[in-house]
Amino acid sequence: MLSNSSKYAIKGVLYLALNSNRDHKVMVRDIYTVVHVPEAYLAKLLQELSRHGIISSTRGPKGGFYLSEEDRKHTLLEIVQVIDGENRLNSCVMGIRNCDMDNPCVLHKLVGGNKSKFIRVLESTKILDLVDGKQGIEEFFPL
Amino acid sequence: MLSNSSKYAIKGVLYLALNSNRDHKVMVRDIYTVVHVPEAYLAKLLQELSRHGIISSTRGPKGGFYLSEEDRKHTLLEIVQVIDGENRLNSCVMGIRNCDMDNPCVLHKLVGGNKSKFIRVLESTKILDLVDGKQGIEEFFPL
DNA sequence: CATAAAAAGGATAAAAATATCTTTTAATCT
DNA sequence: AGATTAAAAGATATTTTTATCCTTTTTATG
Ligand code: FES
Ligand code: FES
Repeated sequence: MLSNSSKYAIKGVLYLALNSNRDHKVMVRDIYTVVHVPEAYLAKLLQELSRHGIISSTRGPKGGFYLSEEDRKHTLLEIVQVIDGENRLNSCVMGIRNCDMDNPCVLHKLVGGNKSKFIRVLESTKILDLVDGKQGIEEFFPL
Repeated sequence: MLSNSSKYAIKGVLYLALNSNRDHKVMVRDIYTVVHVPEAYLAKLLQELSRHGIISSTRGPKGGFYLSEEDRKHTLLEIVQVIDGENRLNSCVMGIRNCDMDNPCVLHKLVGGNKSKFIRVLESTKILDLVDGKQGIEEFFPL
């Protein structure tokens, strides 16, 4: 449903939401030790998000990744769609041909409901909602 | 969440539920053309299910795969667990360490609910429930 | 008993996902 | 300007998942 890559990306963004802003950028090096995602791999994912304007980055000294106020308004779904592509979530749970959200199959009745809800959560949850009221990354979990 | 293999397996079993019984066994050859799963691959999956006692099979002429009355009482979850292993479904949605159903993380509140429900559906849906009232495989979908 | 049908099993191949390494580009700071 | 820093980009490697092929074993039937 969600690829590992998407999960990694969300973790990374979560870290950024809690530990960065325009005046305080962070390097991948700082992130990966906390969220336990392979450094180079996380870098790739964040670059991808940056390229799609979901997060921000600048190069060079004092550079790094960060979230602008605007960035924080992006939803989890946007992150997932950049990383996994549009199709992965939308396609039929059972991998049935000609069967999608608009044209649900019989099995859809069984399992599709949960999935639609799941997507709706991703769609309606902004990054800033995630960290609302949280002080630091520790409040989340051992990532 | 569900691997392709699991989906394939479910499709195959669904076919068996609708088209087989102790006195009418079917060959992989008959199944794969309908459910659109590669023949040899489907064979492997059904063999695996057979080995685990989820479905039945006999070799030789007039042999094939089939579902006994007992077989039909198995749940979708059992199929998935044979194919994907116990861990895939149970592990944390976000892939977070030390985080599972018993020890849910903060993100769990967000997305975990849907997943638990999904698992519960798989757990409570027996094969016979799936085909209850259905006449033939056509009623399901273009698999 | 011979034969053919069918699953079972083992080995291999291809593709996709995950991960790492290397080079290039841009920003900052002497 | 030159040195340094850090992301961006590109190339390569590894692992896992998916898929195929080929041989062996089992079993019903003529
Ligand atoms: S559209 Fe097929 S299961 Fe939902
Ligand atoms: S246990 Fe971590 S998200 Fe559910």
